[in-house]
Amino acid sequence: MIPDSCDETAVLDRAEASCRQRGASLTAIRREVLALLHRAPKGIKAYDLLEQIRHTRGNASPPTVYRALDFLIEQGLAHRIGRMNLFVACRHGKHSAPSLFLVCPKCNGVTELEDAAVVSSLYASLAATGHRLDSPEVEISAICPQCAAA
Amino acid sequence: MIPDSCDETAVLDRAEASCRQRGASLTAIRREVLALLHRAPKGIKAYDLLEQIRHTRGNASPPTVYRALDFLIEQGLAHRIGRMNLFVACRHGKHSAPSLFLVCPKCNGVTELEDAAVVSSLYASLAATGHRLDSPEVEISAICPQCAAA
DNA sequence: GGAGGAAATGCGATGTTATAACATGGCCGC
DNA sequence: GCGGCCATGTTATAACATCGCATTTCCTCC
Repeated sequence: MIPDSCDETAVLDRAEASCRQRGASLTAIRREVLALLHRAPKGIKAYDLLEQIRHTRGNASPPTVYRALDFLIEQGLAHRIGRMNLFVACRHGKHSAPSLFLVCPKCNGVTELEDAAVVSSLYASLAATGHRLDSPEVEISAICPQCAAA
Repeated sequence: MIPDSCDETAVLDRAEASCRQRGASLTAIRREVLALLHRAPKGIKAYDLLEQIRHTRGNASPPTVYRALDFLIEQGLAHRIGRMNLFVACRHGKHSAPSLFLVCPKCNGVTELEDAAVVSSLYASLAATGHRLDSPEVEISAICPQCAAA
């Protein structure tokens, strides 16, 4: 589980560039939080994140983490998984369409996928009732292959 | 929004019967909570529910409500909406297939629908990644027609 | 009817997640 | 320098959910 630091740096640098493009800045704190998210193999809880970030910033408090998370989500660099209060880094460079998040309730694993067929039938169904998709994130509770095997 | 008490009683009685069938019992507290859920036009929060139930049971505490909710959800009589910490009564007599929950983030309105096309394409997508749908509840954040108009 | 046991409830405390409110610090253009 | 702006620090608290244990209720078997 030791990250390839070269890859990580590259990812963070790309994130920084994309923020800058939008007039936002990926500050040190935000970058650290994003790095922690990327290192986590699964969804991670805000307070676990807090604990981890205290290793480098002893004075971090809940708002420190939540503000960084809000920023990252706003910038499309991270996602919030509502049901389980989990946060994950976005593994996609860019979202052309809404994503489906398969959240495993056993292990907190999050799989992000874009499936045009599902999304288009979803749109049709929504349109039929006059609704409009609000968030590009659709969350689905599904047992992952590993947990299903166990 | 004043409920038709005759309908309400009928709904509750049916719920009670279906519990009994499964060897569970819809006690007074659970019945009251279910009634409150049915009266609510939208998703309702646990602590709002608590406040309401204190009108008739002054001594109710958080566990009172959460226990009743857990029971109702277990029995398929209610659903939890994860993102917003909302609870809603299930308006369907019986679920033959997973339901989609359209949750409006503006007004907390919850629309429950069963759409075979979406569900089947969803299943196909899940199968492709080796996942298995865990919960019969798929939650989607979507602006409702009323809020979209406003 | 009474003993035993399972399920439900009462009750207080606690754990967990998230935000409010206000102060401070640093940067930049003027 | 000073005024505005964004980010951060700091303290407190709001909002959501569960634990643990005592007590009651209700059922069932004798």
